[in-house]
Amino acid sequence: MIDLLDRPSPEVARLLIGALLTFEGVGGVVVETEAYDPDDPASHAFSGPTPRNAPMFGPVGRAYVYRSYGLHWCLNIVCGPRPGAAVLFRALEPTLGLDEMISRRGLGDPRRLAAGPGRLCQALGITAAQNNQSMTAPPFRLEPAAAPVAVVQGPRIGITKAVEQPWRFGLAGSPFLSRAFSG
DNA sequence: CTTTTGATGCCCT
DNA sequence: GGGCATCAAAAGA
Repeated sequence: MIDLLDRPSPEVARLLIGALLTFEGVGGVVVETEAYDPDDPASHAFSGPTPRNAPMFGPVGRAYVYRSYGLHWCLNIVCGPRPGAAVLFRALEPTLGLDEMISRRGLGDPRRLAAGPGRLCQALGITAAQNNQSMTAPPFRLEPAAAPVAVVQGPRIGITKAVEQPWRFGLAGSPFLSRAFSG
């Protein structure tokens, strides 16, 4: 697993599509990710280490959890091979712990349970308490896709810099994406 | 259906 | 003080 993560973030982001991600037994199949790179103006790591982004400069496989817009949590996994790279988990296809996710999110539509980074964290119960924790050991579970999957690619969402980098990846045709891919 | 708006915390310059 | 790697609800068409 670690060797799979110890690569440039766009490569890791692509490889994580179709993987299984759970926290305390709740989660599902990764259907949407985004890559962030140290040389990437859209990345929190672009201006070097700070108290907030410190996990991004630590060991590969740790979680980087940050608060978004004052309300939501967003979950990244730190990857390599250079410090300051990470992949943002943007959407899951819910498969394990459905009841838990439904009660946390307050709705039943499985397509909206974990479609979006903030929703995903709410469904799994991810908060700042998980920041800098290892995602390759319990209570996390992260297993690569058993078989190759069809991956689509496009521009990242919600950013204003480096918009042209096509570093958003998705499971082709998945109904559980936060937004459809154009191409 | 699409677009707009308000909620809201905190990091960083 | 500016600016967000967002989301749900409201308003428009």
